[in-house]
Amino acid sequence: MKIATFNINGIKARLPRLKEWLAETRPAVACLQEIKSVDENFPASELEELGYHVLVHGQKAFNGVAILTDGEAGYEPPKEVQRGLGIDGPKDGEGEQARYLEVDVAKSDGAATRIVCIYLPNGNPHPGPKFDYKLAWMDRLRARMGAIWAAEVPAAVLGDFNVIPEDDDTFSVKAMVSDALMQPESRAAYARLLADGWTDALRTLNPRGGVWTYWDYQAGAWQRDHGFRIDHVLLSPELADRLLAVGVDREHRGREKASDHAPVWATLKD
DNA sequence: ATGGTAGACGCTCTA
Repeated sequence: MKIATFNINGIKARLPRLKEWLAETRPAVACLQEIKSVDENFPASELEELGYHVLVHGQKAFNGVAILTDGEAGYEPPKEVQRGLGIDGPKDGEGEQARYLEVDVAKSDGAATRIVCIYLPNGNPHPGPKFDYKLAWMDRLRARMGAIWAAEVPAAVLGDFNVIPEDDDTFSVKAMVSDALMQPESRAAYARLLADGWTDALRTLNPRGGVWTYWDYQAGAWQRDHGFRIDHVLLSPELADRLLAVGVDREHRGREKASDHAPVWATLKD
């Protein structure tokens, strides 16, 4: 089973690239972030034409996540377990942002895999209320992941974590040192998830670092390969034991009208 | 000295 995460930075602007990627790489499960669309405007039928089932958790203009499952390969529609972590955004009265969607995925005759799609708050500027919100969100995430762990279901948490875990996960420590993505508190919160027992799939198979998943649109970052690793796939012990391969679909970042993120995938033994 | 680009939205915010 191939599972993948892709921050598409706007479904409206990215639909052609997304369809292309799905057709070319055919993940069984695709977690999307930054759809920047309300549920009603998400072009589900366009993806259903490709054989995918679609579950959307969106909001107006910003954020928003979605999970796709490959119906053509025999997977059932994502079965919703939970949407949202029950935490309000950083501005008074705005309510919760659409950043968390948890489902069960299975074939009709098979066991379920718990899939969690996250778009973790960016947290810039640091310090400030947005950074506080990021850390609070990470606390909530850890608590929820603890509950999933306790349920002993095979589980994967995939998405844009907005955390650069180690110094060799960025082209330049100096350029990023004051950024919320690599503050010690952000890293410590991410490290706690790993200390809890979750496996960072990409890091495990590329322990020397130097693998990027994001390149800024600005300052020629892609052309200079000025990237960093912020999109992660975390696996429960059972899925970590079944891990066969991981990768970044880097080439898709270089296409016309590309997202600023590249897709990240992991294949698991069936 | 605080750039540079992109997306959604609506005259600005987020990343």
